[in-house]
Amino acid sequence: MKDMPKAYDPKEVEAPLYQMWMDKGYFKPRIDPDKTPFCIIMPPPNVTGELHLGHALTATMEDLLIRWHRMLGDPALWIPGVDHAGIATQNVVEREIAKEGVSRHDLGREKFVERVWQWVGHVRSRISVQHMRLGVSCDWDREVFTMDEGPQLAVRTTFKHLFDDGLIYRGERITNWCPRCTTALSDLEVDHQETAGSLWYVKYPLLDDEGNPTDEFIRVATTRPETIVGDTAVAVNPEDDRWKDLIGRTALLPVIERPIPIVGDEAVETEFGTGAVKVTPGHDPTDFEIGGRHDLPVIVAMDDEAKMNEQAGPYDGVDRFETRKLILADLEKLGLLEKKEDHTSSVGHCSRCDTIVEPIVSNQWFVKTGPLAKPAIEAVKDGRIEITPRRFEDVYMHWMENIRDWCISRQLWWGHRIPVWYCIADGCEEMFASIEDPDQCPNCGSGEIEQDPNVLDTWFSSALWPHSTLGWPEDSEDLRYWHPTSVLETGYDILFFWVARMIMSGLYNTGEVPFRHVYLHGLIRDEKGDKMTKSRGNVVDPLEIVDKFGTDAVRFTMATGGAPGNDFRLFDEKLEGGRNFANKVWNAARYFVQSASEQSVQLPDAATLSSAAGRSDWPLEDRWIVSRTLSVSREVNRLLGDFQANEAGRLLYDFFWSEYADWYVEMAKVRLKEGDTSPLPVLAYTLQTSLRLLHPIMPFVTEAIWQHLRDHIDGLEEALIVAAYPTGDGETDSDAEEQTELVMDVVRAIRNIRAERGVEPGRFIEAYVASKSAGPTLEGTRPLVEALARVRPLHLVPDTTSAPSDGVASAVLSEAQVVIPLAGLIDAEAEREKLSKQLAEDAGEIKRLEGKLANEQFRSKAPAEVIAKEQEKLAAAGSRADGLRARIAELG
RNA sequence: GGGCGAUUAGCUCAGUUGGUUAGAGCGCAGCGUUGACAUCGCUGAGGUCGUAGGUUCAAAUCCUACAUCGCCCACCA
Repeated sequence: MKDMPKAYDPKEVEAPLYQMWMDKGYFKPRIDPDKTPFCIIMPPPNVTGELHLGHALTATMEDLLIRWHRMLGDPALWIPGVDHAGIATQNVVEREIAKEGVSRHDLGREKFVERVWQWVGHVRSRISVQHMRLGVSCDWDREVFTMDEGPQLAVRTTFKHLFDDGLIYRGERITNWCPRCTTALSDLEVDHQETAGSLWYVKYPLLDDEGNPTDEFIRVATTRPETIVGDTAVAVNPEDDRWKDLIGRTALLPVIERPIPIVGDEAVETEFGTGAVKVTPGHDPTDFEIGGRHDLPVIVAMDDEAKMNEQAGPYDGVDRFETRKLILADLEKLGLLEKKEDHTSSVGHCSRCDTIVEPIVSNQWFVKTGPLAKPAIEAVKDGRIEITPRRFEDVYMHWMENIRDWCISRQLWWGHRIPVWYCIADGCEEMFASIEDPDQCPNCGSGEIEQDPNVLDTWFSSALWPHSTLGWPEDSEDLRYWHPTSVLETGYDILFFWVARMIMSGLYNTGEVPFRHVYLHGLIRDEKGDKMTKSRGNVVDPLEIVDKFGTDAVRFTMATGGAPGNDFRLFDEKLEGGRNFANKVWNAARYFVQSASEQSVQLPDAATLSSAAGRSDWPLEDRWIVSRTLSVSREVNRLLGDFQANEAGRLLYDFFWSEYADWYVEMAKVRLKEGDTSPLPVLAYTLQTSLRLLHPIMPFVTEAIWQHLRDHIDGLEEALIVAAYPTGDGETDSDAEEQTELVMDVVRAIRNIRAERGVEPGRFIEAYVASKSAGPTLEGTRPLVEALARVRPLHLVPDTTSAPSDGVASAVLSEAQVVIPLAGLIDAEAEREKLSKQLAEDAGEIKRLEGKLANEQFRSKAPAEVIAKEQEKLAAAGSRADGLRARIAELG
């Protein structure tokens, strides 16, 4: 506790501090009816494996908000959770057992699901450890799994309500089918990829009225000849002069030799292909609709692995792509393949396994989304839910307004089983939904009932997350207090998958919005800007960079890496910046601890601190840093409230490093080196305020320092995690800020001359600083200028007449002039050149400003304060120019 | 086919209600180490804010086109 090592070592402090926070129960909020709760439900990571950087970003942003609110005194609840991730997890476990040479069918449903549960147990603990390493201050006792009893009940209750309300239905519809996962998918689970392919022109012979062959043909164009076997019509646009006379006639399907009608349908584009399209209602969404309009039969010609079935005649049992080759060859032989063109089209791939999706008609369950979408649209429109960045509201609206029914059944084994039972007793065909497992048919009383074998889309349970984690469907105290939750924070890539559906089901189940704010963060990419994916092999384990740079470095980099909602690239150089900052904070604190030595420093009293008048007799630099601390505190709160963590982080970085460490601490040293301990209270004040401000972003280094500081500063709370967050209440002091800026400018000007003239760094030099207006300020800070610029003696004079003019270097500020005798180092010509260059710049500036101020339009239309500002700038530039001219004249 | 985002210093990025001479980190150049920090300090170089118009007293910021890159949505076989 006594010694602070020279370099901040995250490994030393992180684990014990996290343990301490847990042991003290700081992550667990108390319900306080008099306070405004702040609640975030963590997006549950999939139990498919490890966390990735996206999760680290989520954890960082949410923990930042939670810690901020906790310090503000709000009851702050953060519920962690894990998602069973139906299809994804099933795939992962299938791959696992495949290593043992076993398929899920070998095991059977029950055994397989057992294996998945084993996997879940293993992965969950790994995920928790990763989260803890990131410093998340969530309430671990409330961790929820989507397959837990509570969420199970919520799922069944929701299903039952929707079912009874007629908002869930079952039907033979065309859906996206993954032949590898052998399940239906929702539209969102299909990735469309532009793929180069071919467009084949095929001739279908026409039959006459008696059904006899003719020598006429109708020519169709298709990208998928293998589906010819499922054709049940040819469609043409009824306006198309080339073809419209054929409507009502019959064509003969090649190879299969099935007569099919020619129908007229508006959906057919006359521009594309031949203007005639083969209609395959069983294997194409558009064709399914055309089929519906013309009452065409639906032929499904493939099995669930996309091999052709008995409907495909000669191709029975053959894979779909093999069939394509065979059928093309057959058409060629028959002389019916007219030509082939290159054609790129977008081909759907399974988002889980990348297999080409097959549209297939099958019996699936759907949520009727229209009635649910309406209130969800309203909630965003009327501002009950705000989405940040704002542009995503439009994206949300567009999707919602064009929403299509949601296919929720999956032919999987892992997931929430659909709570629907069928009576298989003779003569009874009852189908019913139930929350509890039923033991008999409510219609006929028979015990011969079977549950639907399918499971629900994973996102069905995720959609209930904000209320199901708080106890719904029970009317729990948690639900009443914490719901609606405050912020839903996640990546913009799951706006539709998750956010939109939570809003719909939240409103449906609870009548309330599930959350007030949606904050969507960007995606983390690698150094080249590529998305991190397993197949690219550029995935980074968060623990890897946490081990290398420390959690705070990772969090700082995540929080400040980019603007809200924008993607950003992550690489080591950025993380080094974060690590260096943590080290900087550590060392600045270390300096304070050393300076305070054995004594425990008393912070300035609150009343004095908060009033500028109360501070008026303090040294200028003390007044300055306190004023700056107040404005920075205010600004940080404002930015965090606007979800601009990036700007808040940058502001704190600049404030702490440039203003506190580089300037204030260096100024404080001037007194401290004389044995004057008067800066200690202000050092203590600024340091501990900075730590409070920084804690939500960098919890470990700040808490570690805090625990050291408690021995050196009086009255600090027992732990920073529960200390009060500074809000910047108190008067700032613009006079002190301006005067300090002047002092810093003078110091910089002298340093600049020294560097340019090659004066040895250690050497003290004589300098003249001339100023009428700033005389008293400079007099009051004489020791600072002397020490920081290494000047001795320092002559403070009203004007430069008393300064030497030969062999001097000079700098001209608007309020002061610096003259440094450096005989021997000065080239008069170079000096004149330098000053003239500056004068030219100032002259340009003056000209610009004068023009602007002379402009009648500007004077009449611009706000007074803008005009005043421009006048000030002009005065400053004028004053600089006068000074420069005088200096140049003195050079002779 | 619609929509969105990006385009600012060599690199990575900020710049959120239009108003300083456009900023930071890294990199680069020069100088510097007997106690906070070389994971550092000091000084400096470096940008006509993608292009072309427009609105305005005032544009990196608002509008319109265009270009390049990326993403999302969409049933053109």
